[in-house]
Amino acid sequence: MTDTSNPGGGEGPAAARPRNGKQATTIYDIAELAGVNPSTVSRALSTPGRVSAKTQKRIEDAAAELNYQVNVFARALPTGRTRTIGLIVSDITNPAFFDVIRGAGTAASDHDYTLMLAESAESAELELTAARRLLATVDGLILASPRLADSEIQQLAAQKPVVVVNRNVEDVASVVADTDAGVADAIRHLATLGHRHIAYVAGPDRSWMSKRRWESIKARSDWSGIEATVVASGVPTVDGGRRSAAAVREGSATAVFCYNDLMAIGLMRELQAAGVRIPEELSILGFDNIFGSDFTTPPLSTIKSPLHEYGAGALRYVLDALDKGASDRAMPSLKTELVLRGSTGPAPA
Amino acid sequence: MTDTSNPGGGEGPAAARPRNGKQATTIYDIAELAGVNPSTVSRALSTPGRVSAKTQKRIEDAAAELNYQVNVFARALPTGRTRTIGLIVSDITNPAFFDVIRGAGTAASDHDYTLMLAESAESAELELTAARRLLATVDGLILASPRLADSEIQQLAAQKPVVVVNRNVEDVASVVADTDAGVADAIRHLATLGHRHIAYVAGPDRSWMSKRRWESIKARSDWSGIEATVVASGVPTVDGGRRSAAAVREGSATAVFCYNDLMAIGLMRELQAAGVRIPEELSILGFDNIFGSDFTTPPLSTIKSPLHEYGAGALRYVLDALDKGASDRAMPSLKTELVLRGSTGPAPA
DNA sequence: TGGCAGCTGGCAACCAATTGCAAAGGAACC
DNA sequence: GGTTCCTTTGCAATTGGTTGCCAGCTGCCA
Repeated sequence: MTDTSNPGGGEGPAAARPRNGKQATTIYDIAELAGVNPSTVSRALSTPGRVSAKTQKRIEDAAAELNYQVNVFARALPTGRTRTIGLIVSDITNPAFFDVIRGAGTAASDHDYTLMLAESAESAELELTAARRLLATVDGLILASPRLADSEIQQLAAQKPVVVVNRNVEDVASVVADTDAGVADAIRHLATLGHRHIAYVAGPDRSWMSKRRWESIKARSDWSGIEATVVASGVPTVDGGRRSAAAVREGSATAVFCYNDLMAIGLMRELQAAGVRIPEELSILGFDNIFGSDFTTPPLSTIKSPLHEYGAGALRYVLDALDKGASDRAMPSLKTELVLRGSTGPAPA
Repeated sequence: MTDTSNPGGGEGPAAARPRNGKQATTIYDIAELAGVNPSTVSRALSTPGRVSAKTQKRIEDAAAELNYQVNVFARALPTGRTRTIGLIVSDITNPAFFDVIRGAGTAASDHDYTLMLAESAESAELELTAARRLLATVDGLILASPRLADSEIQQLAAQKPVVVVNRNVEDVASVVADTDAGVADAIRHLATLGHRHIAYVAGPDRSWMSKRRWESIKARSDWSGIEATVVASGVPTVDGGRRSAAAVREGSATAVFCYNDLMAIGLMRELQAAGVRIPEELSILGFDNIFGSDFTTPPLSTIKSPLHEYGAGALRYVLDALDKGASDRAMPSLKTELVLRGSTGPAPA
């Protein structure tokens, strides 16, 4: 006896009403109780000022008495609006997204919107499915570090407002922090400590951000007269960092930047397991300043991103695009910052 | 010029159609192209076998040609179904939920459902708002470690299928692992190491799970002739663990269980900062085996929960309740397991 | 007191599907 | 070839709001 077959006779679809058997109240019930037309109820409830104060009050009282809740589907059908914004993160297990989510979440409820979260488990295919499904039911979409192709993102952005976080896609709004500020401080710091050769363990080849970080490192190193090389690249996880250990040891760098903290932690632990002392023999730096990056021994030095602002800024941008129609709002300029902890030290003699 | 005022004349609500200006295709367009009635299109697309193979093909071809996408709102309006399940976690920054989310997510896509995620940032008020909003648009709801009152949860469960993870609420389905298995192993292990007095740092007073864990510890300690006491309780975060350090030092226990890994990590770090050697002077154990619990020095010994199965089991349960109407499916029995790492050692002499 | 403008509220069409009922079509059987 | 029965399809009502248009009412001013 499934819900869909519902042989129970002419009482309409059972699934549409609450389990308790009572009909959900509609604006028609309110209209009857208040002695007005349903259209007036609709206006009273969604277009403030359109009806007289007296009628407004009568309708609000009736609505309260009947414990009315709008049917979001019925409202969305003609308007297409749901007061809901979607956020897709590429990997829910990456703590870097915590603050992005929190930032977007609080910004959403500040504006009486609801945030819908989805994750793609690092799979471009899953991400596309999730994005398409979400886009059908939300007013706008935020993609945090998406794995999708540029063209796919552009296609999504052609339908509803889309903002990309931590990546640049032509003709699509994006929120990206200025990596240069933090990197400059870090390189200056390393130079002071006597490092003359640094390495970069890159993220995924397709990662725009990984490339961006390398460019920044390279430029600043050149400027400081330090030699910089990419020694490896891999998946942006603890395990990916572990697997880069061999390549790091083969090189002659005395300090290593990793694409993110996850990789830095993996690298550090793998090297320590092999007897390498951090930071005496090698300095290690990550990016993002994620949860757990201070759990390690030594705690990780890292370049912090304003992750909370990523989320909040992206959400506000989507809302603006929704209101103004145009998406010409300037993104706030976001700065990265060096966080010095124990994984960096003087270059070995 | 907002969308809602839309003075642009008689072309209908602009927001309802895609930005590119073309109407979204409907079953009416398909009906026209295929030369059949819209109702036949509806049946072909959602009730397999209801129309002849020939017509089916014709309709599918037409749908493909027009690049048809169902309008989820229009479908949900008469049916009340969205093929969507909601999952609310009390704290997205708690890595314990990673696997719950992943488990529910994969189980959902296995059944062609979409998972909608929301978080309540440890606030009961936000949680209630999120739950109500979500419940309006999903077919069923999973609450992971909810902060809501029992009565509020029961109220939600009266409307649509609801499953609670990591908590027991009367008349509401719940997924809870048997903590006893892991605790028994842990206490036996501690007894072997010579510990005669253990302490428990509890979670929030309102946490059902914290109470459950303590009962288990107490029962097993009694059985092994070990003295067990609750020395503190607090918020289930790293910081909460830190703040319990003083109470722990005042006691005479040689081994401490913490309500979860987060607290255990906080406690350990605070004690280490004060010069206490772990595990030489004190053994520490957590619960959950979260991401990062092996980053610490020493890595944390903990009692692992089958978090992935929590999520998957809860989701399957909701789906079953949706199909069968009744919710008499037996929950799988889930076992906890001791994970020994470096934070436990022989009792000091 | 008459004319005009501005508010209010009602009517009805519309959004895009689903589904009960009934008619039409086809196959099988006598 | 006619009847019966089952399958396939069409018709139209329904889901619950939103909104353009219009009519009636009120108030203001002359």
